[in-house]
Amino acid sequence: MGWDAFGLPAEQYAIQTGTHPSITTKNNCDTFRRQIKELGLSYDWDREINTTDPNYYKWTQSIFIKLYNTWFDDQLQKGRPVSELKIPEDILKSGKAGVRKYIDSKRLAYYDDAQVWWCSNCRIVCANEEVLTDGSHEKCGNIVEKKNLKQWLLRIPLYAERLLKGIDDLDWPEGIKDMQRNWIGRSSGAEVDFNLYGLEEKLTVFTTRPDTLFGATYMVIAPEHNLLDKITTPEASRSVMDYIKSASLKSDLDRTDLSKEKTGVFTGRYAINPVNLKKIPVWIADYVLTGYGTGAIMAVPAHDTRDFEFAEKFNLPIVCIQDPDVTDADQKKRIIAGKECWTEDGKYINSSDKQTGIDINGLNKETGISEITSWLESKGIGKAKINYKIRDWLFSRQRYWGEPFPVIHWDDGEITLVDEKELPLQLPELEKYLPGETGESPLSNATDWLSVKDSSGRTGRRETNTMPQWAGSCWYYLRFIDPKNDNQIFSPEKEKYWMPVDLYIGGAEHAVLHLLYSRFWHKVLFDLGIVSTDEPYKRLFNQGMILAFAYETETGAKVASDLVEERDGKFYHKETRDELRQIVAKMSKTLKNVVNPDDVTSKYGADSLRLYEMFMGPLDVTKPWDDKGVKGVFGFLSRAFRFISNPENILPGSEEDREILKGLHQTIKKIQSDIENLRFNTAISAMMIFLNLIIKKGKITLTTAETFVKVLSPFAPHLSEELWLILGNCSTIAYEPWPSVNEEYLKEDVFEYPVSFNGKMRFKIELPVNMDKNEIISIILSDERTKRWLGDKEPSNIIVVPNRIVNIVIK
RNA sequence: GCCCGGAUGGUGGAAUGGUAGACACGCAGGACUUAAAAUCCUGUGACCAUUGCGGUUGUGCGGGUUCAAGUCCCGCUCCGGGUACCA
Repeated sequence: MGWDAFGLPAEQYAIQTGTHPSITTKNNCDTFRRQIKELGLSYDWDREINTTDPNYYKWTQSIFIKLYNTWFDDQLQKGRPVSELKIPEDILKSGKAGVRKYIDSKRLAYYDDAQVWWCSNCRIVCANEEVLTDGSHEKCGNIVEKKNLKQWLLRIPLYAERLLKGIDDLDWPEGIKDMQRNWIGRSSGAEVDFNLYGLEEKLTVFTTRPDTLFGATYMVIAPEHNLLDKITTPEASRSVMDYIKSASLKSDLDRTDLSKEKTGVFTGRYAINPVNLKKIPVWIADYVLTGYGTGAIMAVPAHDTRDFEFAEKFNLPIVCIQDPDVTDADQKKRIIAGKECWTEDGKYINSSDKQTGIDINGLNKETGISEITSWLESKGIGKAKINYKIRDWLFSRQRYWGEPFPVIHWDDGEITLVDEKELPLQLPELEKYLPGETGESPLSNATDWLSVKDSSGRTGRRETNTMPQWAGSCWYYLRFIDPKNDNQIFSPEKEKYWMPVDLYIGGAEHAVLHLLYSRFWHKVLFDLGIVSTDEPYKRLFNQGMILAFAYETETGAKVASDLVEERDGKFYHKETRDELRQIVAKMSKTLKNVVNPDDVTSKYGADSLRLYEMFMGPLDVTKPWDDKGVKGVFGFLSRAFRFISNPENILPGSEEDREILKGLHQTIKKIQSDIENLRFNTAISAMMIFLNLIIKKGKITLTTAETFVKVLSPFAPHLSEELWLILGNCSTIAYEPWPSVNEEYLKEDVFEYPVSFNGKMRFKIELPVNMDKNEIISIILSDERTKRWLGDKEPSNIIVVPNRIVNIVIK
């Protein structure tokens, strides 16, 4: 068991109550541990770990140091120690500071400005989810703003290609693999330099469609583009400034929202389209994001929907350069006239220029892209480029309750890391968990802890940011291998024995972030020779979330469950007496619709709770909790106990009824394959079916009873142990071997064929399993019922699928 | 908006392209009981027919492929997850 116990909720609770988060964290873990033990879940408690334990986060800090001291060798596609980094001659000549800057630019972890949401009222950095759609802070209603703060970032995009390729061989749900691929977002295209009128600087854009350069009629840069100040002309300055201010209030999500109106302003500057030397305006608009590509685009409204919308709104020229592959003549006309956007393939038109000497008219997309790209490369104004959507990972938080960075900022500007031998760098005790005056982390209040002095008297400050909760959960599976090792993160021999993780069961909400971050760290550790596998999780399975009933009024207002009463199957508000709607929603404290396992356990026992969780439905589906369902499995367990524990039902001797034997072995077989496929709901229903059978039959042999209890025991261990003793055994059932299936009992002599006419089942007929097709046909054709359904018609075809179905086709 | 899931009786769900609704809850009727609870038995998608055999229809909506579609393909609707500082 591992407790991932750092993070925002514990910290917020601390701010509200003044209780130190380590105390609440400990209490919560104690409760969960007790509940888990009561349920009889077989965790290895000798391997219990907690990410907030200094003996654990010591190693989290150690991994951070390793990331900092690693660079990515593009040639080898591999992370390597910075000590192996070759410094170019000219950098060496530039002196110590230059060398340091060069190395820092290669490290997987680096320190730089990054934008965050800032609430000046609470003096706190807000999570995106804390910022409401109107741009206000959900806690205080103050309008938040974007602010640059010094942050730690990790260069995960360097591993994009490795992370992408690795996905192919994983035994994971395809949907999750797709989500990771899309998140990494590899796209190949080209970078193109545009000259700007009156400026020396060039404006570089990334485009997946360099072939459409002839259709580029304007350019757009992001409001945060670093050339913005230079590009903006004095006349346009005022409107550009106003625009930037309004854009800074929107989240990236709002900015890319296609349903919203496009916005933007002209910068006053023009650029030159390199393929035809035409003068095109440079605009600023927030639908271009600074974090993707170069933060600037060439706009081809005729062949890109976002550019098209923008051009229509601001009356910018739309030049069609592709004769579309469509049959609809009207649509073709509209597209060529620039009245409709076309993003698919077609033959180029209007795509040649005498001055530049380029001509791709008549070609198709694929050849067009390669032609233009090689032309750009030959002229030195562009190059083929692979771009990734995945961005550097912002790896620091202005919070108290997280791992401190083992980093010292010296007053002379140098940054050094704490020596590994000095780890863990422990969190200092604080009285207040609120952030400092300037937006610094709460740790800036820890004055004693904060200041450091080295042997030569140089003074410095410790890093006050802390790591995000991802840090601890990124590698916890590795610490399970050797949780008590004080000298090493784990022993390499043990790592080789255990890795990779055979089966990882986790929620689909971790589809991208946690699972991608974790894979990234693992690959770095692999490159450094610390782990022996390239991928951490061989097989992944997503369990579904358990929802619960909740209530809302006619108008949709949510009502906490303790204010609801049930009468005659309808639900009413206790105070207003209004009738309420029962809905299904995520369990939450506000709706008071959480289920406390203690209540269920005290009423129905731990086995009922276990069984119900498994019986509710497939493991991977979200489903609502319903107390009545617990009653159902409780009934099953009670019937099983009553039947098996009653000596009158257990026959002496070993001669068992054929039908019971068949049922028993069907049940074992079903449960066995269901467990392997994590389909516990159908395994339980198989047991119910068997129990119904033996109750009907009345008596079973001791062997049958024991076998049944054995297959029940992984699902309901407590009850099974007791039945095992009642049946006369003295040892525990937990170590009994799984019963084997005897196929002999499962053989069938006959099969009941469903006979259908044009796919509709009409009657059934029992026939020997090994009867050949022609014989089956002749028996069925001579059957009275067949004649009735055929009437005076002749069958045009008869399909016989052995031991499955017969279908008679009538025209 | 974008990416990924999902939708089957009153409810949770079952169904290698081959008998839709297994199993369970709920409900109805019955047995036991002075009564209730518990337990046991029977029935239970909808509609029609009912004296019985039965018939029609039905897996979110609209198309398609197939001898046969809950399942495969195309186009939608609604719900859920993620969207980089919840983890």
